[in-house]
Amino acid sequence: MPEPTEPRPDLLSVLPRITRLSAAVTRGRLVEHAAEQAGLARDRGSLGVLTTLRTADKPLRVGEIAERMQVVGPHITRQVQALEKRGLVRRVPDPHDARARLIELTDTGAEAVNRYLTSLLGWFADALADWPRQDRDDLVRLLARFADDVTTHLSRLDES
Amino acid sequence: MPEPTEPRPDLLSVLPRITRLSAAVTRGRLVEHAAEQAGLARDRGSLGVLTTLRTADKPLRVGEIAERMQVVGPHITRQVQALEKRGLVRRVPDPHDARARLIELTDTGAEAVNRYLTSLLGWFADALADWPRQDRDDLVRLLARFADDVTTHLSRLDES
DNA sequence: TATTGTTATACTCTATAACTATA
DNA sequence: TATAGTTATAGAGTATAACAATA
Repeated sequence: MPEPTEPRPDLLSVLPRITRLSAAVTRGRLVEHAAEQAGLARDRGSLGVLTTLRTADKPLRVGEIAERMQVVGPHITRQVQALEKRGLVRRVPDPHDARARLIELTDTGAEAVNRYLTSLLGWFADALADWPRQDRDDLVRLLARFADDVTTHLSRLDES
Repeated sequence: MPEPTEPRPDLLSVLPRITRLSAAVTRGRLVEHAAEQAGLARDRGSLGVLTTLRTADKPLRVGEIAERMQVVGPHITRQVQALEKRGLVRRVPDPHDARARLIELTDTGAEAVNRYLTSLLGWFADALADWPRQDRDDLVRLLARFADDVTTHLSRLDES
């Protein structure tokens, strides 16, 4: 009879914190507040598209946005249509492929997403304001590497 | 005329990684895979309730589960009903308050959630297997503190 | 014949409102 | 009168399937 399996206690203690953090950030007041500051609607989908375009720092195709956000194409199609109506993005022909369109931020869109991200990231910087500089740098560095490694590891899982 | 605001570049570079990580973990194959290993349905809600009960390590009231998961009461009511039908949790009277019920894992439920979490956390441990021990410890420590600080900071935002 | 994107539709997750029972 | 939980309903978020245009 096999010993009953127990999850690792150190990682187990992190889990509820991450859950709570993730829920608080995605569903809570924080994003709502930052979106208000920027004069943007506070739905996650459109904010995700705008943020993706801003961090890419260049026009992206619908499929590229979908891939970066890890969602399916039709979701992006609708978000882009709504954003275009609001004058925040523009669709231009892709010179290399007539099937595709490149999505780019308008000036209005770029300004709004800058206000949004400045408010959001500023808030996180505030939360870390009392930390020793070394710890802050370590967290940012390790978190980035962690995300990259997990993503890589995941694509291997998807292949099998 | 004010200088246009620019978000902090170091935090900005972390953002798409976190988004991708979060999406891959919550919607991707990972949770699905771990749930399969444990013989559990792969819906996020019920897995969240089971995980919350396991990490609390004691019976919780519906309201307590909702608070820890940062969702509203009715959501938990339905999850608990479904889990009870599947024999994974049990509702017992709260000796201190006849309005409330305490939700606790059955033996079957406890075993299943242990298998689930062992698989899930084991997978993360694998992704970190090549890291220097110091970096791993730092990440777990800093991440836990970060989550706590952000949560605290957030409740202040909710008051204003 | 494969790929990019769109339209139409359906499902999952979560919230709000109205209600019951107990404090 | 306030609180714990439930029932019923509605909305946001995301996926799947079928299709059009171009490669």
